Amino acid sequence: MNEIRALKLYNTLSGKKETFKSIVPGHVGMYVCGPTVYYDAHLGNCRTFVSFDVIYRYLLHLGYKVRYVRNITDVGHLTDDGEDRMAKGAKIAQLEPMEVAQKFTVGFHEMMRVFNTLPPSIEPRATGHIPEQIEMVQSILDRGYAYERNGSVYFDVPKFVNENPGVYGSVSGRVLEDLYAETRELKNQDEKNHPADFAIWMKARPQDLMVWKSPWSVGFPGWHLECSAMSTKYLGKTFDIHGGGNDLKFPHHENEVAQNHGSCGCSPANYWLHTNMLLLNGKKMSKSDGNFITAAELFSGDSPLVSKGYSPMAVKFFMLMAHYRSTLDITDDALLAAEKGFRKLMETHKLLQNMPVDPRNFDGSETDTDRAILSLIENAYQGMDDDFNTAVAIAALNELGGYVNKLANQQLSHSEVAPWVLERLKTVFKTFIHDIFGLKEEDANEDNGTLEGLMELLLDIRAQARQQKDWATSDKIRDALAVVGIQVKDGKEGATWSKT
RNA sequence: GGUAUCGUGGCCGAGUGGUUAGGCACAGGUCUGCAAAACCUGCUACAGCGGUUCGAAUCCGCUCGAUACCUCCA
Repeated sequence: MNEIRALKLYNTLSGKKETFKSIVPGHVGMYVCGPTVYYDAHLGNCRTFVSFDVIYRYLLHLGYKVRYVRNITDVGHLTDDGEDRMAKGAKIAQLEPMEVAQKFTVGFHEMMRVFNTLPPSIEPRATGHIPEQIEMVQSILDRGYAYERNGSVYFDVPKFVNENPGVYGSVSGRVLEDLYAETRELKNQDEKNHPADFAIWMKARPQDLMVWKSPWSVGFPGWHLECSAMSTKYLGKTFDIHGGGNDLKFPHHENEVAQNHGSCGCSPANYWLHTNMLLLNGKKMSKSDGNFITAAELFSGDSPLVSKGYSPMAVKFFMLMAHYRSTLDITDDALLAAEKGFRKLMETHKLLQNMPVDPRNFDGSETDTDRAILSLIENAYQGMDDDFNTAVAIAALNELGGYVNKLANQQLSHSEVAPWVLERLKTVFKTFIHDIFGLKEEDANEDNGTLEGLMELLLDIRAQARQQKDWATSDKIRDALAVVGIQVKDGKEGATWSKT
C-alpha cells in the first residue's frame, strides 16, 4: 500500500550513507548476529535487537517483503582458558549444555517479547547447522584458503589477503599490517601459521562437551563460521543487509566476510549495519567485566544505578530517542526524562485516536495548520528514510502532538484542520507508534473494561459535585485517585484520566 | 602502542556549511474554584586554539578529553 520511498542507510563498508537498493526488487534479505545463550541477555543486547527490530519494521512498512534471519549461538565460543562457553555454563549450573542453551534462549525470547519486538522470519541455531558448517570448511579448504593442523582447520589470512585485495579489512578498517603489529600474547597459537589466522574447525579436547564428527577430527566449528553458513543457507551467497553490534566488526564480521569469500568468491552482504554500544556509567555494558544491569533489574528498580523501576516501553522509548549509531549512556535522569516523554506522547496518541472527525462544517480550504501538520508528517518520514533516524521521527511526533492537544483543548479550532488531514494524522501516529517503533500501552492487557466503567462512574459523580460547587467531594475523589496512581485531568469538555 | 568514533545548552539527545531539532528540568503566563493536565513565552549551546570560506557547531589542522576495537562480548 505504500510506495517504496528512497531509503538511505549508513554502510560500514563504504563509511557513508548510501541509497538502499535491494538485490531483488521489493524483497530484502537481512541477517543479524543474535545472542550467545549462555547468560541472561543484558540491556546492551536489547538495544541492538530493538534497533534492528525497528529497521525490520520500517522495511516492512515501506512495503518490502523481508526475510529477517537472526541466529542463536549455542556453541563454539571459546573462553580465555580455551573452554567451550556452553560447557563452562553447564559446569557452573551442573546442567547439560543444551539445557543451558535452552534456558537462556527462552529467557532471551521472553525479553524480546517484553520489548515488543517482532520475531525474526528464521531463527537458526548453530548446533542445528553443523553439516552446513562442515561443508563450508571443506569448500574453504578446497579453494586453498585454509589448512589443517592436528585435526583443527585454520583460515589462512595472509594468503587470502594476497589473493583478494581490498576484502579483508573492508568491515573493520583493519589491515594486515595492523595484525602483524599485534603483540598481545595469545594462547593456543602454536598451531597457526600466522597470528591473524583463525580456527574454522577446532579439534575437541577431553573436557569439551559439545562435539561432532568431521572429516578432520571430532570437534566443533569456529565461532565465526555459523553466521557464514547460516546466512548462506537461508539468504543466499549474497544478500542485502547484514547487521550486528559494533563490537562484532572485528574479528567476527571481518572473518565472516573472509569465510564467505573464501568458500564462494563473493561478498556475503551489500550493506553492513552496526549499532553502537549502550554505555553504563560512561563505559560499555559488558557481561564479561561485570559492568552491566539486567533488563529485569532496570524494570524493577532493584539496582543502585536507578532511583526507581522503568517500564520496558519507557526503556525502549529511551533507546529510540537516540540514533542507533550513537552511543547511548544510561543515566537515571535520562531515563526519567524519557519516561515522561513517552507517557506524554502516549496520552496525546490516545486523545488523538478518540478525537471525532467531523467533515460537516469543513469548507474545503487548506489552512496553514494543515500545511504545518503535513510538513511535520513528512519530517517524520524523512527522519526514518535517513538511516532510520528514530530521534528525528520522534521529534516530529512530539511537535505534531502539540497540535493534537490544542485541538483537544479547543485552543485550536477544528475548522483549522481538514478532516482528511486529521485522519492522516491519526494514521501516522498509529503507524509510527505501533507499527514502526513497536511501542504499546503498558497496561493494555491488564483490565477488560472494569476500570473504564468505574472511572466513568467516579468522574460522573465528581462532575455533579463540581456543578454544585461541592469542592470537598470533588477534591476527595481527585486526591484519592491520585493515591492509587490515577491522575484526573480536567478539560473544557469534562475530565479525563490516566495512570501515572 | 595501533586503529576508529565522538566531544552540542542544567540533563538526555538530533543535526553537519547560511533556516526551530525534540524531550526532561527550571522560570513566567493562559486556563482552573484551587490544583493537575494542556497550551504559550523565556532560558538558547555547539571542548580549546588556529585555518579554509562571503559565511562553520557543521570542512581542514593541532591540542585536550571521552569511548570503543586490537581474536569472549550486541
